[in-house]
Amino acid sequence: MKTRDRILKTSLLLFNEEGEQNVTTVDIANEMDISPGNLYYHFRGKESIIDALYEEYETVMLSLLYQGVSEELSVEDHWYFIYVIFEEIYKFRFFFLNLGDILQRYPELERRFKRLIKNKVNTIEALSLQLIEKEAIQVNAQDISQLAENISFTLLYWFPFQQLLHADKEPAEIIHSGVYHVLSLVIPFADAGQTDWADALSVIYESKT
Amino acid sequence: MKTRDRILKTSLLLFNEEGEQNVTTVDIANEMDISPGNLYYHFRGKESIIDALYEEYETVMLSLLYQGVSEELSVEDHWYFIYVIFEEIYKFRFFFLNLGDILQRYPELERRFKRLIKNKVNTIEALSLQLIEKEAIQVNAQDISQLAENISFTLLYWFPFQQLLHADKEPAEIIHSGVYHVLSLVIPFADAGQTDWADALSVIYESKT
DNA sequence: GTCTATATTAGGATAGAC
DNA sequence: GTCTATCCTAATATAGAC
Repeated sequence: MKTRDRILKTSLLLFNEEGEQNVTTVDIANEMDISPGNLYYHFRGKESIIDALYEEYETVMLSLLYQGVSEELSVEDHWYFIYVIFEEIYKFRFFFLNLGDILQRYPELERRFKRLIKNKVNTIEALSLQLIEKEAIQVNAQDISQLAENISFTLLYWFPFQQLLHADKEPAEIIHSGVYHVLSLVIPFADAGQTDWADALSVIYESKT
Repeated sequence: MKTRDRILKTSLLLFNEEGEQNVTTVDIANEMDISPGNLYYHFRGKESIIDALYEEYETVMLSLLYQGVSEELSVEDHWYFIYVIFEEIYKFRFFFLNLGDILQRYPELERRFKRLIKNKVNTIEALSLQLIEKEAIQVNAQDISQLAENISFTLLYWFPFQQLLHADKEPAEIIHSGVYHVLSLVIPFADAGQTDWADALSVIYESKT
């Protein structure tokens, strides 16, 4: 494994574990048993490392979002989609655990992060339209953008919230409860005629909690 | 106005405006046209200022929460209560805009902040029970704690989220949409027999948006 | 590519005069 | 109570040898 990649891997590990602002370039170098000078040979500095990590995150997330709208998804697939999104966010959770701080310190990253969120909102709107076509839910045009925003809200802050209130919970359990929470946002719009799937899923998810 | 109070007032202003981590003790002193030395005569340091501000916030919030459970509230009063909570959070929004960062840097504050959130969750549970007694909503014991947690989730992260996505919005509009969002969390539990109040409020709130 | 040694800076904090 | 001057520390970043 190339040193450059080891730096990225170690940085991600430490950022997620200790919080980005508690990890210095020297910490990263120490953890890898290389000198700080060596680290600066590979990256211009900490910001440059964070940029590269964000690049990774954005690439994977964009491809996930693209898959979401391009393929024809079943109702169950929609929930699986939310599940996968949560998992990806978890891998790069340091961004989300200190979002306000990080975006304020790296304005270029803020621009890209906001754009990606808007992309998420749009994708979720498109997926909701799919559910409407399948007559699984009933939402007017006005509510649909609000629903998409609320789901994005949950995706953004679910991990920070759970870390704050339930620091002991297992990651899998947190992700699970996150999906369930998203589900609870959609259920009120479940078509009166066929709430079966919503009920069924609700039972499944509650049982695991 | 005493210098000590001016320091607190100026700090709160700058923290809310620029973000706590972007404001140094020297910035605060400059803004007030006093020397940094003078500031350190009144406070042991920045942490000490933040402690005092949190003390203010906690005192007001605890008294609000206490009022909520001690008085007999009408259904409309419940929404007004959420409104007032949001307004208080807005006054001290710097805590919430950088929550992860601030709590990590000041562990003593983290302890107290978590305790206050749990207090909030409990109060909201108690208020929900009031609504059940009034037969305005129907919730089983299992769901009620989850509902309370979801409302707390919204209270915590609504301002950061709105700042991220809609930096241009007026404070009043953000608070308003926050109350509406909380409303949308409760409506699914509205008693089938009497959804009038929910519908009515929903119309009122949507109209203002 | 990697090291050691060192420079730079910013923020937090204190001492002592007035 | 308030000021000026100064110190301390941690984190970032660079220079130059190997």
